[in-house]
Amino acid sequence: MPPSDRRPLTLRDVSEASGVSEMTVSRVLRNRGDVSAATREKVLIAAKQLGYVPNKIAGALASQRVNLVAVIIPSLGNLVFPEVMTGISRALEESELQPVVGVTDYQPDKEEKVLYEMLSWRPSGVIIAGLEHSDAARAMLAGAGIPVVEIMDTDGAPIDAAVGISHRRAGREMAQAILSAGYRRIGFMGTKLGLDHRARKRFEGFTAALAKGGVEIEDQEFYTDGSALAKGREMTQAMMARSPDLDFLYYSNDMIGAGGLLWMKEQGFDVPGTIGLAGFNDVKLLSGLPVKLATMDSCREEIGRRAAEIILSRLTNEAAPGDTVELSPRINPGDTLRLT
Amino acid sequence: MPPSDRRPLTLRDVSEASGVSEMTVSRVLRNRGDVSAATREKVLIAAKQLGYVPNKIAGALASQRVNLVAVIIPSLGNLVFPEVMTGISRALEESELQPVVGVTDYQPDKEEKVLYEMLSWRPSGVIIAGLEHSDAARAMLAGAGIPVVEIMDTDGAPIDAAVGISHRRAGREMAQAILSAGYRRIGFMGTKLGLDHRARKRFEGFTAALAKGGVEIEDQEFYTDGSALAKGREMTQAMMARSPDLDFLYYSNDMIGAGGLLWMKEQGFDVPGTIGLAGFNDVKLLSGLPVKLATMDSCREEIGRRAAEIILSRLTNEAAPGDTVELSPRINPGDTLRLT
DNA sequence: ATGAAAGCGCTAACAT
DNA sequence: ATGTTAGCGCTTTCAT
Repeated sequence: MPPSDRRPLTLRDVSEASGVSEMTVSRVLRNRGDVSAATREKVLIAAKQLGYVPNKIAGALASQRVNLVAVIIPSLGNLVFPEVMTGISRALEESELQPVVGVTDYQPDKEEKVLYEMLSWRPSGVIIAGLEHSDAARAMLAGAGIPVVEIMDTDGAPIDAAVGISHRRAGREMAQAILSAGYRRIGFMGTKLGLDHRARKRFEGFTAALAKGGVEIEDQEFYTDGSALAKGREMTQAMMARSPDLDFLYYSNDMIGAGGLLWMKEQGFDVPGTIGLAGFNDVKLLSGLPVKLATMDSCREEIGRRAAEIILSRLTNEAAPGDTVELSPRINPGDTLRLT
Repeated sequence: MPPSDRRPLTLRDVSEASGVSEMTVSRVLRNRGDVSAATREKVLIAAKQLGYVPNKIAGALASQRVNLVAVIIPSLGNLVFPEVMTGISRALEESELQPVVGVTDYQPDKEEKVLYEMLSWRPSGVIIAGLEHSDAARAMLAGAGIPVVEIMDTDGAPIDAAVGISHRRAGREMAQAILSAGYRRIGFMGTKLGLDHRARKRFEGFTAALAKGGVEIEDQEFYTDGSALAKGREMTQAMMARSPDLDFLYYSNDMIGAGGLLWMKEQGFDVPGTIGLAGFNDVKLLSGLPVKLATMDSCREEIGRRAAEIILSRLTNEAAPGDTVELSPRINPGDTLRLT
């Protein structure tokens, strides 16, 4: 290994070291065009022993192609988004494309900023969580001239394509399952619904379906931050103190549901006999709990995979834009929802 | 909004629309150099209403600066790395720099590939988990001519700088705490130690300290995949069936420890009276459990923050390279370790 | 199968 | 305060 110069190596260095033109070196390094086995060998050896690392900045500028897919999500601490990422990565693995993540913390202004940053790298496509964006963000996405897939949610009109589930329907179906299991006095706990549009839509679907069954939510409580498991405990305890007659608790996510469930079991409640519980997401993490919480699969990995596949197909074929893929989440009754 | 052309907008478009030279447009958009308020205004208006998004590819090539920090970590599903990311993001927030994540899945060959990919974008710095890398990876890092901070671990020689904790010491200190609390018949459960070097080092420190106290591990079990909580349950149950005399269980992470703890409580074990438990990481997620597992803080967010700060200072001052920052994790006895 | 020339969209450096 | 010129390190295109 030569003493590391300050200047990074260029194609020219490899060209000189191997006695082959820059152009041919470039061809070898990208496996494009015909190159004789002999020169190929020479170049590869020279590149390797110089420790040459191509400059994608220059390559991208020259070729006008950037093999990056911008993935814009609200959070990484959430368990659900890492799984979406897994789906995306798997789908992209075989291709040239690479995902790059940006995080918005559920804040529209941050989403706008992150989107702007990412678009300025001229990615080949965008996968972005949710259907709700600021006007500026929508304009950027619409004007970027690249495939855009909005994920997680299908309740609304996508800019280009969408893959997700209907959260309104998810809430509705859970309400129906609860009603037909005979529960009637229902409490709800969840995150503050302001910025989490999907949680809000579930709640709307839930209350609408209850209303159709002549039932109203008896008690509800919202939280903003803190450990979800702990919040679930606290809120559940408070709610049961306030409204001891409740016979079902619907949580906007599995973590707070699990917190509530643990508290219930400790207190000796008869679950799901006298009171039932349900969450949302079907997070694998919790599969080690003594009792399994009723929940609904949010199809996270499949959403990621399908979204990436749409990007890929848009980039090769001229697959028609405008398609929405709505996946169907299943209720998983676990041990906390009476069966009918 | 004009009909979206296929061709993305360039500085030239803004220049023409505003009647100002490209160079001045560039200055306005970057807030550099002196520009009169009047022209500034003109440019900003033109740019906004065209919907111009700068091309960072071109900018980076021209300026030879890329305001990206490559962050290379083993996994995102782990809870610990998202927290490291939080620390990094916070520290970088005020600066021009932006983190970009690459994931290795704990595989050296994938690490090498990801590193190569990231370096080919010529980032301003690298933050990479662990001190163990393939020769090729080490060579790339050493030769990249940019600040490199290896994080999480300080048991070894860094390429450039390092921020982390000594996992050997962590294991040792936990062993000492366990011994001085009077426990003697100790079982260990953890991930297969092959590729998780930090877990291995904790184990080594742990057994070494036990040996110094004349104690040997009585039983041990390793797992590879699956839900950690569930694995913790299963392994604990199996181990207690096999070795009912154990009076302490040390887990290589909090999640399997929590699984074990839940099982123990269900079975009615007297924890920490007849048997103690401890994990590692101090993950906040678990703070809603009925009983708090003894654990040790792995200083994740601070590690991220300090690493990012080192990159920043290297980029401005010529802060001396070669420094290792060793943080001191504290034992948090929770409710599952007798106090002395 | 290989090479030469032109230029991708910006910014550094130097005018003015 | 603003403009002009010359590249950044590659790849495209066209020769040979």
